Order: sequence, then structure tokens, then C-alpha cells
Amino acid sequence: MSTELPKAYNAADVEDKIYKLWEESGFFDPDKLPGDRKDIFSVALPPPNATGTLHLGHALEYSLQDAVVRYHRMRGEKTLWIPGTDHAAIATNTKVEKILIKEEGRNRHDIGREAFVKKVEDFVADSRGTMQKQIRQMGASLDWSREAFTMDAERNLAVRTAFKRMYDAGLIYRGYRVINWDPKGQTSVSDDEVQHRPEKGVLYTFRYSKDFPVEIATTRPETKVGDSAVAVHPDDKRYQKYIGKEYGVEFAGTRLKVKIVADPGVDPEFGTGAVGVTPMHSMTDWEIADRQNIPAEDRHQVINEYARMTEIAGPLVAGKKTKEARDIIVQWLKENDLLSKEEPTELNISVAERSGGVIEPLPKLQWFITVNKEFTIPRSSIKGIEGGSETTLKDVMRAAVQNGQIRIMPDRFEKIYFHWINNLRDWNISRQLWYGHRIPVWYRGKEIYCGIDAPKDSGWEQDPDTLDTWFSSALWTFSTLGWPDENSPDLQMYHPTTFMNPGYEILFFWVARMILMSGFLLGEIPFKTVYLHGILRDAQGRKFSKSLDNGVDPIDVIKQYGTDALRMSVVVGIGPGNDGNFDLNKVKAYKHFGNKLWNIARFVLMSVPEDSSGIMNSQLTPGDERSLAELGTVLASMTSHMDQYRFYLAAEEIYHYVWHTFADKIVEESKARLASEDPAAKASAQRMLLEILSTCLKLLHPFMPFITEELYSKLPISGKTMLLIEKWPV
RNA sequence: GGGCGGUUAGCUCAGUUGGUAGAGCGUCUCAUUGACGUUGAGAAGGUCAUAGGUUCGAAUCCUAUACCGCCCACCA
Repeated sequence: MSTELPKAYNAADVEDKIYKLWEESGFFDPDKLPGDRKDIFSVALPPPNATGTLHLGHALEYSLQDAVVRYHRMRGEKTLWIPGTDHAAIATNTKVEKILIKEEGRNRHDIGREAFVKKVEDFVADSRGTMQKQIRQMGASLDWSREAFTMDAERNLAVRTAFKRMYDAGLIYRGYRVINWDPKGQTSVSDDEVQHRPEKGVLYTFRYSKDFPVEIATTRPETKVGDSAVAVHPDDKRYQKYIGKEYGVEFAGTRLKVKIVADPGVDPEFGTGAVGVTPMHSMTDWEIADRQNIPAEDRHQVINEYARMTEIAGPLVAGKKTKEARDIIVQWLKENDLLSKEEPTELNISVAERSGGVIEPLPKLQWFITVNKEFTIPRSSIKGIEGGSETTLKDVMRAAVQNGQIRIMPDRFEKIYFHWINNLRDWNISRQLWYGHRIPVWYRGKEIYCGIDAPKDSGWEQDPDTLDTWFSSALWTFSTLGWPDENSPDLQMYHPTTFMNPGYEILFFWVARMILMSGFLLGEIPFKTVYLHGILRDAQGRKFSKSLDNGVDPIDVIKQYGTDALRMSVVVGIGPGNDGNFDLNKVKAYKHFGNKLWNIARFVLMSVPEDSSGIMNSQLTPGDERSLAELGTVLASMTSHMDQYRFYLAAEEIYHYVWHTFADKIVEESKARLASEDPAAKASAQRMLLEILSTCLKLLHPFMPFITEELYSKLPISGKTMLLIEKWPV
């Protein structure tokens, strides 16, 4: 054999070249794949946030998806994998504003909306370029001709159309109520974007004034200047005589009208069994106030958007930060001999997940998607939901998974999903951010107009708010396929998509919302299988974090060990839904494996003639027949693993076979015969080696695409194609 | 408060429907001008958290307990 391979495999020499070859072949585009492909396999890449660069989590995600995509392409399916980027409104806003403050000492308000959005767009353009390059380095076989961005013109049209249709169906409404306000990010956030952090607090027990009949308990005395009622349990004997009575009280420099009401939501065992109701600063209290018909004029906003006390809060605390106000009020209670107890307590503080700001519940006029309201679903292929029937978005989301049309892997996340739906409240979709999809609603005096485009006549002003970034992400499986053009060939061909591979941390943010949107807008499920992956931790199992400085740049790993080694290291041994540890030693081990494979191929290539047509027809010895049969069982098992999305087992199986059966046993055993004088024995060995090597390269290709493609190109077999589109053996 | 996951070799973790325990790394011994030292052969090392139960048989199923971790939550 004349082809000279270097002694060791050097990933850097081949990866860029191979990727270019693939990309130029056009085979990432399913329309350009050869042969008659009837079965469809389509995947939408979870679009990475346009906030900068890829991290190891992306490496894990893309290794899994590329393996499954390559496998199905080799199975002869019409395989589409669509790339894209998410504008990640809140994350990008935050990041760019941070840079702005650092570099220019100005915030977004200093430079104005237009200039700020321009800055964000420039930043995003930059990030997207970097990330596209990095995704290519991962070897991801994405159809770049269909690349999408959640903020481009096509996706913007999809967003406006979706909003309009939901608005017309009565599923989107504007409402004034208590929402999660992030004083740091200066925007509202949805319930899912609020995280809880345990903190030590104090439970204060006191009464508003000397002549007020009941004591209440709270951890936030500063909000009590905004109280409108005291709620007790309807069956609580202690307070029966006060229920329905109204008191005027002088409390910490304010005058309050406090009605004592009975509400079943109150726990008689907690504190004094009586709760001060602050409608404007607690969602629960707002709901109690609604149930008790507390009129709007008796609800007082005492905290503003900057987490400072308002004028209404009274002269004692007005203008103060909430924490200062708390101290002042506690002091006032003590001075007036109203405080009866101070007990240390554990409390959960609410924090905005992006900015880290402490959430301040505030009443605001916001846009919501209602999840409990009945509507007529125009059409539906979701089992259990009849087209034309009355249903709710919650029911749609539930049905899609309950009836098995969507499978969530691992199964246990289905329970978590249902639990989330059961407790779901209306989704606050408006954000007071500048970068994002502008809400397609216009106002003129008391008139309101919702439309895909601005109203033609003059005097209208568009709603200043933008949409929650997950609103556009929720459309992703079909907004990337030409929707809202229902006749789009891509949409008809590739939707519902086959496979979806997000991290479990965005099950609610994204997976559930995709099911919601696809259900309402298309009457379809967005995908058939959701394979949730876990988080990658460091070698000791710790989370990657800036403070630990244990971050690893996947591009550095690729430079040092090669992409194939990185890919194997994040796939093998990590089951669905489980966190994995990232260990450079593991990457190194798979680099060694690549080299092993390289040298197996070198040996085989040196051992067979340049023209293999003669040996490929030679008679196999019974021993060689057995070896091929044994490979057949490995193949069958691997195929089954791949079909069931058990990549972690498939990859390990072929790894083990190549090294410890093919190299250690079969190749070793063949050496004597290759050197022998018996031409039949020699030819049989040559044929067997070449066949096994060829098959192994195919089986490994989904996991280690670069080295296998390179080696496959050297094999002296006729009729072969690029390994990328070679047939998976059967 | 509710729910979920984990507990397997020194370390990090696999173990698909129950059939006498596996991988990588690490350790020890030996080999080696050989396709590959990014190597090969071999070895040591586990009562599969604990206690019960089901079964001919359990790391695997059931019930408790302990310890770690995660998610959800309108006990103010």
C-alpha cells in the first residue's frame, strides 16, 4: 500500500480540511443528499445565546446532537439540523449595559434607546460570528443554508403573527397586577426567572396601633405601611368577632384603613394566625384583596421601581431604601410599645436569575398569556385535543406529553413537567427592556390596536415594552421552517421535528413553552423526543464558576486534544438527565484512542494491497467468519442503542470493541497469517481486516467524525462515498 | 412544606427489560528494535449506603432509615 500515514494522528492537520469538505459537499442540506430518502429526521439546534462564546455545555449538547444527526443521515433518512442563535434579550441587554458602564461610564438611559439598541446589535453580530465558527470547530453537521436568528426579519414576522393570533383568540391580555419587578434590571420578569435564596430573617409580631384588636406577624415591616386588610382563617375562633370590621389606624406616620377579613388561604397555626394584607406588594395579598373586594383606592403602592419607599408610605420612610425603612419602622414600633416579639427565622428571598437583583413585587400594567382560559382550538393533531373543541393552553401542554406523543427522556422529568403545569400561572411576557421584539400593539388615546404591522393612520404610539425572549424561542421549531407561511415546503416536510436536546434547566422556560406555542398555532407537537441533558461540572464534580476559576474553554481543549477526543469525553458514560464531570484526563484517554484507531488503520493499510478488488472476493476462513459475525452482534447492539438514543452506551461499546477486540485480539491474531506463505489464509485475513476496519469507521463516525472521515478516505475499497453519507451497515 | 435524583473499585462514573459486578484514570508486576510507548500481557482492589421484604435468584423490584444534591412552593 502506497498511502503513507504519519505515525501519529494529528487532529489539527485534518479537522479544518475535513469540515470544509463536508460543507462544500452540500450534504448538510437534506435537499442535496443523494438517494431516495423517505424518512425524515429533523432537529432544531437549541440556539445558543448571542452573549459571547461557547462553553463546555455547548460542546456536550452539540456532540450529542451531531451524533444522532449523523447516525440518521447514514441510515438514509432525509436529515435536517438547523442552526441559529438566540438574541437572549435580557442576558444580552445586561451584558452590553455592563460593558457600556465599564468602558464609557454610562448606562443605557444615558445614551438612549436607539443608540443602545445599535450597540447591542453590533455586539450580537460579533458574537454570532464567533459562535458560528466555534460550532463548526465542534464538527456539527448543521445546514448553514437555513441558519436563523431569533431577532431577524423572518423570526420577527413569526413573533408578531403569533402575538396577533393569540391576542385575537383572547389568550394574550393586558392586565394591571402585581408582577415580579427586578429593581436592578429595571424590568419585570416571569415567575420562572425568579430564583429563591435562603436567608436569615426576623419575624416581627406587633399591632398597628394601641387600639387595633389583633396582632400580626411579618418579616417585612416596611411593607406594612401599605396594608389594606388583615386576613384570618374563616374558622379561627379567636378572631370571629372582628371579621368584617374596619379600623382606621395611625401607623408609622401613615393613616391606614384596615378591614379584617376571613380568607381560607391563611394558616391559623403560623404566627398569630392573622396576616397583614399588602395588595400592592405581594401576589398572594393581591389575590386576597381581589377575593375580598378591596377597592383600588384602598390599595397603596409604598415601594417604587428603585426599591425605595414612595410618598404614600408616609414622611417617616418616604424616599428611603426598603431596608432602611424596615429599621425605621421597627424602631417606631419599639418606641410605641407595639412590638411584642422578634424571632429569628429562615426565609426565602426572591432573586432575578439574570441580574441577581432582589425581586420587589409591584403592581404594573403588563402583557400576559393566560393558561387557564378556555378557547376554541382551530385544529389539532394532538391526541386528546379535538380540533374545534374548547380547551386551555394548560390542557394542550398536558395532553401532548400525557398521551405519549412527546416523549421526555429520562421519564422522571415528565412528572416534573406535569407538576409545573398544574401550578402554572399566567405568563408575564412584557419586559421593560429595549433590545428584543417590540410588542405589536399601538395606542392612541383610549384606543388600542394589535396588528402584525403598525396602523396606517397617524397618531398611534407603539407599546414601549419588548417581549420575553422565550416568546420568540418558543416558536423556534417552526419559525425556522418558514412559518407563518403555512405552505412553506420546509414546514410541511420537517415539522414536527424529530428530536430536541436541551438541558434540563430549560424544561419550563423553553420546552414547555414550545409545546404551548406549537399546540396553539399549529395544533401540533413541536418535537417527538426530548432528550434532556445535564450540566457539565469540573473533574471534582463542582460547578464551573468564575469564583472558582475552574472554567474550561472548549476551543482550548480542541486545540490540545482534537475535537473527536473532546466529543467522546462528553458523550461516553453520561446518561440522559444526569450531570457529568468534565475531566481532561478523560479527553486525553480518547485522544489516545484516536491514535490507536489511526494506527490500526495504518497497520491494515500496510497489510492489504493497493487494489483490494481481489481480496474482497476471497474465501473467508471459519475463524474470520466468526470475527465478522461477532462484529455483527456489536453492530446490532449499537444500532439498537442509537435508535433508543442511548449514545452513552453506543459510544462506549464501539470504543471497547475497537480497542480490546479488534486491535488486541483480531489484529494480533492476523499477524501470523499476513506473514504466511499460504495465499488463501493471507487473503482471508486481509479481507476480514479491511471489512472490520471499514465497519468500525462507520460505527464510530457519529462520535468521532473527523478522524473516521480522514481514515475512510484512505481505504482501498471501491464504490465508497464520503463517510458522512455512507450507509450505516446492517 | 411538597417532589425528584444520588449513595457501586483509591478518584470520577457506567450498568438498557432482575441471572454469580464494569469503564476511564490511578497503583503494582512483567514485556517490548514489533501498526501504535498516545503500547501490550497480567495483578491487586468492591459484603453495589444501612435494615427489612418479594423471588429459585436483587446493584437492579418493594418498604423504611441515614447522608449528599437538585427542583418546585402565595407560612405572611
